[in-house]
Order: sequence, then structure tokens, then C-alpha cells
Amino acid sequence: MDLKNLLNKEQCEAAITVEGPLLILAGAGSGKTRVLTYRIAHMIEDLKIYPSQILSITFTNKAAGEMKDRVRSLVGNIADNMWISTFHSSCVRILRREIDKIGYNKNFTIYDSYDQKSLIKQCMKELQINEKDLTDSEILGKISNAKNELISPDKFKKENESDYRKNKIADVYVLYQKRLKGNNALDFDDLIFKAVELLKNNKDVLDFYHSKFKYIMVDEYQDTNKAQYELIKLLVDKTENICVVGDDDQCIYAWRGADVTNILDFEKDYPKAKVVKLEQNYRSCGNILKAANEVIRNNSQRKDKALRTEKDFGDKINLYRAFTDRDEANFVASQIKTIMMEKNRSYKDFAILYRMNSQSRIFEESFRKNLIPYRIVGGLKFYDRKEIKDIMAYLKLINNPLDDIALKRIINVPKRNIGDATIQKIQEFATEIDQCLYSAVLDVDFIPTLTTRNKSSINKFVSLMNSFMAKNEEIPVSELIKAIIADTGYLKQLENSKEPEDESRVENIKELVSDAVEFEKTSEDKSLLAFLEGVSLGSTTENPDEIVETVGMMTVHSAKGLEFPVVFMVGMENGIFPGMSSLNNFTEMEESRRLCYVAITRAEEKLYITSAESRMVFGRNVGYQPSDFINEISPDLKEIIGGAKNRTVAVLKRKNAKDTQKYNPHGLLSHDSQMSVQDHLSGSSDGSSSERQSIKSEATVGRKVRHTKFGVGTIVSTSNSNGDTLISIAFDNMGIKKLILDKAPLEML
DNA sequence: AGTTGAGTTTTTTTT
DNA sequence: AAACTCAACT
Repeated sequence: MDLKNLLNKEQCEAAITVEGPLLILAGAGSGKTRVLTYRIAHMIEDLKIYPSQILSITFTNKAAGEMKDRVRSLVGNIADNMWISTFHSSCVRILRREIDKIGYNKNFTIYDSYDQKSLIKQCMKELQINEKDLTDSEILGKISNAKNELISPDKFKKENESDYRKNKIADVYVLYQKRLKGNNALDFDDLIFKAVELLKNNKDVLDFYHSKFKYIMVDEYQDTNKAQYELIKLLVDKTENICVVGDDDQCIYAWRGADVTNILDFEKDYPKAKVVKLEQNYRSCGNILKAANEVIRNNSQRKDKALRTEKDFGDKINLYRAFTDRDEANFVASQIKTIMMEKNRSYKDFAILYRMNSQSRIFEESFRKNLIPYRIVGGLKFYDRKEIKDIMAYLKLINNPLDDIALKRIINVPKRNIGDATIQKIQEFATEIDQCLYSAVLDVDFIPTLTTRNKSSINKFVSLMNSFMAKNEEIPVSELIKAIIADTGYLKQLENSKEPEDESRVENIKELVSDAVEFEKTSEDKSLLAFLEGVSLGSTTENPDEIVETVGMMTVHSAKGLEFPVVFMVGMENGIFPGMSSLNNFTEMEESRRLCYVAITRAEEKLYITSAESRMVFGRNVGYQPSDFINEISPDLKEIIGGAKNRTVAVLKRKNAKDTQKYNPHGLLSHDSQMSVQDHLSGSSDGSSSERQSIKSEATVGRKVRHTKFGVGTIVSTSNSNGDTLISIAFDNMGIKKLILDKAPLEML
């Protein structure tokens, strides 16, 4: 394999370094996937290393799939003997073989976040914790953090004995983990946690994997958390053939426990480590890359580096300040239409990147109106739909009758006269005999508190379930699903429904059946267990013909690792990107900036950055300033094209030339921009009461202000208390202060 | 037991 | 604005 001609000098160096620890610091667009795939091909083709001895870990299924395809095209089908998978699926694979050694059954269920939530709520109820002083999501977050840090329930309890709240959380954690085990279920975090536990406590298992995996590679290493770090550390044997790839500037999962020090301290962990830096960017035009470098330079916590490119400067970055969020969406749509007409482009060359999934809606609307084909990457997933989750719950229960969460979900779906009160009685009985709900249901005749009618309803359900369980032994998954939707009357109920949305539910269920058929055609392991696992881990591959002619819409997080000729970064406003909570939190601000860096570096040739003066959030109109990140890009790289900012400034200049410095061209205009221009004009004179009035109407969340004592800050919230308007301001240097709006010496910026 | 309506909450980001 | 929750009704 002629690596010297296929790769540049640094890339080649990285690809041929196979023995010993290796750290590849790969900047955005520096061709790291190329290096990794050639490195693997080189190992197999030239060094005759068995594919089965290589473990390659990625973060997303998409990345794993892509890597697999590329390796396969280089070395052929023997690539299938190699583990190329995510942390989570690798762990599941290990656990399926050996989890009985730590007290679970091998057919364990994987709980998604919805399942977790129901279980947490159940635990809180059991411990009589009032939802008002501890929310389920807060507890869930704390538990998740603990698991990412490999802190067991007992350890967590010990560490937090003195703190009342944390002690309560510890109690929930203990119970939650007990219930998970009782249900023979693992949540996402457990997949890693339990794999580590298994390897740590079972020398023979660890030895097995040491002799199996002689070469380990980890992509996106900057986003590993403690548990993942520990897992890798365990798997790497004394040969230390470990290769990690990453970029500290692209660490965007700190909120989920990612710890950049994992990559920064790699050389400490493996003193013999060789380090290769890839700083040559092959993706973006000069202006775009320069802008990205300028933005990320503002972060203090980073290894200094600068990407270079040999490409032309290309177009300037286009800025557009829209009047409203709707206007913003229409602008994007019209730009795409124009470019499509003028240039030889395909729809798949465009991507809309936003901070959060909820922002996609208005673009979808606009694109539908403008007949622009689009696809949504991530977001509300097919398998998150209610009807699909219902059917999946049947399948989960068939696979693992210990799963109380699944049983509760479907025991009365469709309606079969088993209400909450009845379920409560079953639950009490189950607790008494210390069994799962399904065994209680099997023994329904021994539950004294139930009426005869209750019992007959339950017995019908039981015989239904028993028939499914028997069928599961004989027929494929797709047939089992068909049996479920027919025999339970689920399909009939939807078809008879007059609710319009139930029509699409029927379609979705049919889609589920064809998914299962597809699964049976392509998957090696055709068991129900394998099907459930594929769904839980989200490994159902994106339909490739859908990508061909559609504009991609996705969050910046899901855009990581992707690239597009034309990128629109939308909703670039303080309060959205960076988000409200990042504005007064240094660490979050830096993470937000890294996210912005990731977004910019997705663009190859053309980058648009848009924002809106007024947008609908929670059904209210709010006005946010353009993102501070935009200001971090120097003016010679940017170009303002049309938009609201220009018009309002122009109007003001004409009407009130002297007063322009008091008027803020970046400021918000609430509701109707025309009206606000008037407000500003009338309110900006010297009169004190009218000025106060205008300040009041301007004091909206997200607005920047200057206080005579505290300096510059951002309004975080407003509230009313006996006639006064209270505002909380996050000052850049003074923290958050609560002030009375009418008394505080404030200047709107 | 199930339905309707008022009231409340939601939005980071993903495996 | 839409989805969800809870309580009073049928």
C-alpha cells in the first residue's frame, strides 16, 4: 500500500505508527477519517494483522458505519471480522456474552431516557419524594453524572451523607439501581459502567479481551468521559497498542461528562506516546477557516494551534439579520433557491445548523411552502413515536418478562379495562411476593383485592402475551409484530379512530413492519433480542436515497464529523447560541464557543450566519442580540447582506440624525419592528419619565445593559413584585444581581 | 373507567 | 404554540 502517495507527511506518519501508544491531534477537516481507514488497511494488508484483533471505537453509529464502509472498500469483506462500533454497542456486545457474571440475565433490556424517567418517577413515589423540591430530571442528571464518573450508588451515598438534598438523590439512586436490576434492565450509562465493572472484577474476562484485541483505536477521544476512559485503559494491555484521535477544540460533550483532560493528559498516561499533529485543513475555504480560528482563539483552556489551508479565500461569510424567525427561514429558503438556479448544486450540498432541535420547525414550514426537499437528521426519532414505543414495549416484554416498565406501558393499551387502581393492586401484590409484575399477573387469581371482572380482563391479557411469547420461538420478528397489532386490536383501534393523526400512526406501524423485514434480510442475528438492540442503540441506518436530493437540517452536535459545501448557521443570537445559561458561566461559554467552532468548520465553500430581531420562544415574542461569536470574526471576513439591521438604522438616521449613538443598531425590536422604531424615536429624548418608560419596555431577557457600578451584563430574567419590575442581570464580572428596574442606574446597550 | 377542559410546562445538546 | 398533567365530570 503506497501510503506516501495517498497521504501527506503527517498523515502518513500517523498511519504507519502501529506499535505503541499514539496520539493524533487532528484539527477539523484534516482528514482524520482518511488516516484512520488507511491505517487499518495498512495494518491488515501490509502488516498481516488479523482484523479480529482490531477494535475501533467511534462515537456515533453514523461514524462507525462510514468507517466500516470505507475500510471494506479498501480491504474487502474481511473487514467484517473487525469490531468497528460505538462505545455503547461494543459494551453491549461484551455484556451479552458475560453479564451473568455480575448478576444480570443475558437478555437484558436497554432503557432509553423515557424508560428511565418512568422508573425514576416510580422510585420517587416509593420514597415519597415531593416532585416540587427535587425534579425527576435533576435526579436523573445527577445519577447519570455519577455513573459517568463510575460512582456506584453506595459510594454516592457515602460521599453525600451530610448534604440533605444529595442524600435524598443518593436514596433514589440506590433504589433506581435496584429496580433496574430487578427489571433486568440497563440504562445507557450502565452499558459502560457495567462493562467496566465486569472487566475489573473478572480477571478471566479481561484476559480474554486482552488476548483478543491487540490494537485499539478511539476516535473523538476528546469527548470521552471517565467511564469510557477507564474502559479503554482496562482493555489496553501491556503492549500499549493504543491510538487515540481527537481535537480539544471540538470537545462539545462536557455536559454529559466528557473530560478534555483525557486527551490533554494522554502523554502522561502513556509516557512512551508518540504525538502527531494534523493541522492541514482540506475542507474549508480560507475565509471560513480564518473565521473559525479567530473565534476559537478566544478560549483560554486549549492547546494553541492554528489550522492552515491551501484553498482560496473563497466568498466572505454572509451575515443576515432577519426581522422575525419566519423571515429568517424564508431568507434561507430563498438563498437556497437562488443558488440552486445559478450554480450547479444539489440539495444535499446544503445544511441548516441550529442549536436545538425545536428550531427546525419553522424551517420545515418554510421549506414545505417553497417546495424545497429536506431531511431532518436526529431530532424526534421514528422510534420515539408513541405508537412505535407501544409496539416496542410489547416486544420488550416478550423478550424480558421482568421488565415492569414495559408491562405497565402496554397492559392497558389498547384499552382493556385494566385501570390505574387495578395496576396499583397488582403492584402491591408483586411487592409483597417480591416478584416482577408479570409473575404477579400470572398469579392473578391469588390477588385477593381484585374483582372477578378485573381478573378476567387480566387473564385475557395474559393469554395474549403467552401466545406472543410462544410465537416468538417460531416466527420472525416482522410476523410477531403483525400478530401483535392484529391480535391486540391495536391496528383496528387506530383505523377506526376519527383522530386525524391516527392515520399517520397506521402508516408508522406499517413502516415498523417493513423495518423489521429489512432487519431480517440484512442482519446476521435475526433474533428479537438483536432487533431490540438495534433499535435501542439507534443503529438503524439512515436511508441513503433520502440523502441524495435533500437539504439537511440538524443540530450542531449531530453535524459533528460531517461537511457541506454550503452551511447556514441559524438562530445565532445571545440567548440561543450561546444559550442563556452559557452567558453567565465561563465553562459553558467556552463549550459553546467550541460548538460554534465545530459549526463554522462544517462549511466547505460558503457560510451564512443568520439571526432574527424577534422570535417566538415558548409562545412569547422575544428579542435577542446577534451572537457575540459573530463579533469575534473580524470585519474583513464578513459581509452583511440586507436584513433588518440595515433598514432600521437607515430609518433612524434619516429621522433623528443627532441621536444615533443612543440608539443601538444591534438592539431588540419587540413584536412589530415598525412599532419599535417609533418607540425608540419617541423615547430617546431627554424626558425622564418617557425614558423610564422606554427602558421598561426594552428590559427584556437577553438584553445587554450597562450599570454605573457593576458594568456590562445581560438580563437573565424579569419578574414583578408589588408594583416594581425586578430584573436579574448577569454581570460579566460581578455575577448575578437582582435589581429593581426603576431604581437601578441602567443604560440599555 | 374514561373523557374533557383548564392549567402548566417546555428547549439545550446524544448514546 | 404545542404538549403534557391533573382534576372534575360523564
